[in-house]
Amino acid sequence: MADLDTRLDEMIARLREKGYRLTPQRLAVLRILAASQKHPGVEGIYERVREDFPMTSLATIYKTVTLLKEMGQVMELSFGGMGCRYDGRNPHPHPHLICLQCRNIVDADVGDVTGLCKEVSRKTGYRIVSHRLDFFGICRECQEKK
Amino acid sequence: MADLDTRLDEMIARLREKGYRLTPQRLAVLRILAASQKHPGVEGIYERVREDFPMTSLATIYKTVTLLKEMGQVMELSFGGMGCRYDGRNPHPHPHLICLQCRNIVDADVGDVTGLCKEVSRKTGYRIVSHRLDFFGICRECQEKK
DNA sequence: CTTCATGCAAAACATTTGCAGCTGG
DNA sequence: CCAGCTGCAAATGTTTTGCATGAAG
Repeated sequence: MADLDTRLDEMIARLREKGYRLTPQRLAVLRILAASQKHPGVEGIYERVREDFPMTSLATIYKTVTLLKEMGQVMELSFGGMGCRYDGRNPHPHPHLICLQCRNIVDADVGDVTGLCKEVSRKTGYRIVSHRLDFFGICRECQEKK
Repeated sequence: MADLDTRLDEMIARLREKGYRLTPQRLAVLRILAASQKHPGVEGIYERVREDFPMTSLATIYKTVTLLKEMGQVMELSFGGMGCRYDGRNPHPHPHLICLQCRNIVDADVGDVTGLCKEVSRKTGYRIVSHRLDFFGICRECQEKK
């Protein structure tokens, strides 16, 4: 849990640093984003926050997530057809594995792409800021269900 | 132009094969998707189709693009904040370069990722169906403008 | 002729925004 | 206190859908 706490602490520190307030709703969102392996979407965060704070509005979730995104403390993953999903545990580019059946998203620990970034930059003249590498497929559980 | 024509012919053949009709509007959409390097969005396709067929509706563009996507004849690229963009010239996974300033999208010819796919598959047990590799940055022109 | 496709308008979502009142620091 | 947050509701933007009419094969 140390990792998770340091992530949470980091997020809180970054908020404070910029003079943003730490409301109970915000803290609840931070907690979820700092801890969740499941790359939740806004709706998912909303439901979980409402377990503790039933009057929380969806707009607040959006505002908080957007704020964190702009501060570089969460990474947004957008997919056609569904709302965006968020990774607060590791807000830097890294590969993801998406199951097309159960829609779960997990981190994929394969060699990173920084080498490729450099190659692309050199070949094209672009200044590469970020990247995204996602694999789509069927997870083991869903293969067995079939 | 041979390439483009074969892409167009391929798309037409696939439509016919499945018993879909080839209307003027559809043909116009196919032409744009088969030829465009710019990875247009629905709105862009709409505007260009309307130059030739001013009564075409947006719904028709959506329906045609969705149909082609389901047939695997166009690849959809979704990004947070903007509508999806489409690649009809090469509907198979391949890396893209996105300029964060001018929003242009071009193909990036870097070594492909099939090796990584196999590695991921072996390590995780997922059956990998597809993938996505995108680089975000600032293109040469936009760097100079700054 | 017989589907299937089109265009229109309405609906369905996802996300953002304006604003009055509340509250963290 | 009081700037910044919240909740609500309305606005926005995108994509989908239902249905009557029209056209492809």
